[in-house]
Amino acid sequence: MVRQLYPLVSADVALFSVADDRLQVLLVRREHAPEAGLWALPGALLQPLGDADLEATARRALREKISVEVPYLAQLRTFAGAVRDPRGWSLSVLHFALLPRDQVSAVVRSSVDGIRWADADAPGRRLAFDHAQQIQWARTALRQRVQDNSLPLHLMPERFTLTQLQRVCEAILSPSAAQPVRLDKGAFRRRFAKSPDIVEVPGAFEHGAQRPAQLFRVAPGFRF
Amino acid sequence: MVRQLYPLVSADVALFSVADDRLQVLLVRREHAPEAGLWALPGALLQPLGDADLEATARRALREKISVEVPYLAQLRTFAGAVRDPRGWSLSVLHFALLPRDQVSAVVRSSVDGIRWADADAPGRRLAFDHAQQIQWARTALRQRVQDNSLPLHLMPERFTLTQLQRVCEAILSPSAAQPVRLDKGAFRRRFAKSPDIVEVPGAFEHGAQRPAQLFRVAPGFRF
DNA sequence: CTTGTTGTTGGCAGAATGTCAATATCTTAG
DNA sequence: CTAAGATATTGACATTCTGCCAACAACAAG
Repeated sequence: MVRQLYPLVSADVALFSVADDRLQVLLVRREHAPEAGLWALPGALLQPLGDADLEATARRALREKISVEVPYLAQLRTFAGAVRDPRGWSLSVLHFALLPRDQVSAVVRSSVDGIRWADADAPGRRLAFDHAQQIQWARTALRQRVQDNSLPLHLMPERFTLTQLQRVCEAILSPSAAQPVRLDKGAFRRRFAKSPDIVEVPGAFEHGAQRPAQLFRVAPGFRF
Repeated sequence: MVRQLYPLVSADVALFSVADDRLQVLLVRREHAPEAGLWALPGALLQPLGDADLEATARRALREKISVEVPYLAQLRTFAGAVRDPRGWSLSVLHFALLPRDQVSAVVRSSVDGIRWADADAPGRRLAFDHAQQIQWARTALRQRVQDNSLPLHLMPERFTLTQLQRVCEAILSPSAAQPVRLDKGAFRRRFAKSPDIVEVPGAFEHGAQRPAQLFRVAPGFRF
């Protein structure tokens, strides 16, 4: 068992987005053994000859599996051990990525088959490897980092209203779709009013069956 | 170059402690090539046949290099790439560990040679590989997590005064020894007064050239 | 024109925090 | 024995942050 001399190294990506006020994570169906047929996070084996670093591996995974380039990608944690992959000692560096709402449909459209968005808090039956645990970990990290106020901005389309932003934050903070967290309008607006990360688009409003809502966008120079 | 087919996998540990109100990190001198003679973080190559997971590898590194068992050890971030090690593609999982003050001397005593405590903000000349960057990363993470209030407790001896705890927090928050951060006594005590993580030891006082100070210890059931 | 719906703004109480000072109690110098 | 020095401990404000609630504004639909 020569492979045991070197661990299997891969990069997995938990790609999140928000649709219908629900936090969702992208899953792909495994085509090859092991765990063929099961749903899993998109990932790729490290190719030392081609990948400059692990972020390159993660981005390659997204390109190969779902043909998408994400604006936000960060390393989260490394899962490793002797028993998490039937092939032997394996090491997987979990990344998490955020996709703006308006780019979700593009991904879904390109999905012939074997790609689906799953509820981030109830991804489904049994997932491949320890990916259910990885999703849970990414989910928790995401919830903690909402406090930064800047992270949810990566999930917004180019223009958005404050209420839409609030819905996204609520979706992230909610422990499950059945127990939605409701934030206070006043407090929420107060926080973002002082934030230099967003600016209002003068004269642009979202219209509906109510008073028009001011549109905002991320401030120029915001770190994407 | 067969090694390029599999990356070199290792676990490094940034072991922190506080002595004389200075945050310090432990370095070991490399004995073998590459980078022989340079100071580096203690680390060990992954042994898939012996290590159950990466934390085991990290703990083994501490055992082998400095014969110490730490109460607090957490994974921090993975550094990987083609150029950080002259041997080729390498991957190193950085952990950070905290050692209580009263156990520092034990480590130092056992140090025949090739082990030293360095100022965490100025570890010295040139360190091996990208370890200077790793220390900087661990340093930043440490500073951010002081807010948790529980993390600095891992650096305290079994009994300590509130002032000693405050000094440790200040040492962690200070950007450098030349620019010490000073916290307010009142506010600091107020925060920890409400904390369930520490309890006072009845009748135990630290004596000095002043009014005796109440001694505290971590609360029973505190997650170590 | 009325109603319904959501955006927008403001007030207020309580909690948390920053700042500063006053007092307490020991050791040590003389 | 007394005074000086040093640090511990406590308390009093002002300021800010936060949760909670309500009032008002501006549109669409009927």
